[in-house]
Amino acid sequence: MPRRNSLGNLLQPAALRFAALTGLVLALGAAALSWVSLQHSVRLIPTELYAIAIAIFFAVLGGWAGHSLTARRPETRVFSRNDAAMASLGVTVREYEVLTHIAGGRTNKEIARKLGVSPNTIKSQAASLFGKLGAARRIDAIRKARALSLIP
Amino acid sequence: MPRRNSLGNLLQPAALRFAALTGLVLALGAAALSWVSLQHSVRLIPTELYAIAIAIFFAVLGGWAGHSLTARRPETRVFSRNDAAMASLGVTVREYEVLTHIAGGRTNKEIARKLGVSPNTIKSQAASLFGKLGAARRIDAIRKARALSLIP
DNA sequence: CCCGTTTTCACCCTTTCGGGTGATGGACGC
DNA sequence: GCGTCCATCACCCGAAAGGGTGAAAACGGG
Repeated sequence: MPRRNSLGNLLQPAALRFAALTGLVLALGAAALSWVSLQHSVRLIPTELYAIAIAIFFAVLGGWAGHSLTARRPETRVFSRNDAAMASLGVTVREYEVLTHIAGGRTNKEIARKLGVSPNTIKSQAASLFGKLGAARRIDAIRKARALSLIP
Repeated sequence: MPRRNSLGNLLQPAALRFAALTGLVLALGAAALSWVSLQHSVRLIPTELYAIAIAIFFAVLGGWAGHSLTARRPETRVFSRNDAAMASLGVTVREYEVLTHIAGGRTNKEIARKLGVSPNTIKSQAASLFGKLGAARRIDAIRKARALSLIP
């Protein structure tokens, strides 16, 4: 899975666009300031140049930071399990384990082998799970569990 | 699907607002600085504190801008069917119809009644669909179809 | 009109699923 | 200790699903 680091973020189109825009705006602002200074016969003193340089630098830095912290790539979408719904339904840990395997498309026999128990056990736990979810078939169980954010 | 390019981003309301606000703030800040410098020949605040204040202000401003420009709103998640994958797999229209009903959690008998055909027909079409998807069970078919963006 | 594809349906069979009931052992709290 | 919950397993039975084969219509393009 390709993870993006800071350097990668810096080179992203959005970051480049932002940097270009910031630079353009600040250049325009500086030009406006120069124009104003010339109109009023006032010299730009070094302190102002200093302040402008600091402003530009930290504006760019802040912009990059805001982008890096906020930009969310689609593939890094994390799923947060709805433990509250699980608790209110009374779904046990073992039943949830069975649920994940059911959602994974495995048969009861496969789940039984994977968990090292009898297929009859899986059947019992699946039946109990279906009752708690109000599902008649395993596809219903998957759909309802997804609707409740029990599984991705 | 509306694709965003660089120009489109630059012309977005958020970007325009940011550009205008940045320019305005910079101009005002510069004006205030000039005014203060001219009014008091004596510096009221130490230069370092002054620079730090500017740095903080513009860092925050830049951070807000970066956030605004790149934050992904909980956007309208529209599903676009992958017709190319459907065509390459040779999935027929009828098979796709059966697929949607399978994904809807319906049994073959229910699908048959809904489509007004024999359950045997649904079985045949489902079997053909499974072959094309490389799925052994209907849950596998749903998973692979979702992976191929054939269904939401 | 002919040929290929699609759609439709039937019959066989095995596997999987789901419902129901009952039973045992362990953990936990009162 | 006792009741409760959980996990485990077994059996029976019917329904659903899936695999395989075959074949009759319908449909569309060359």
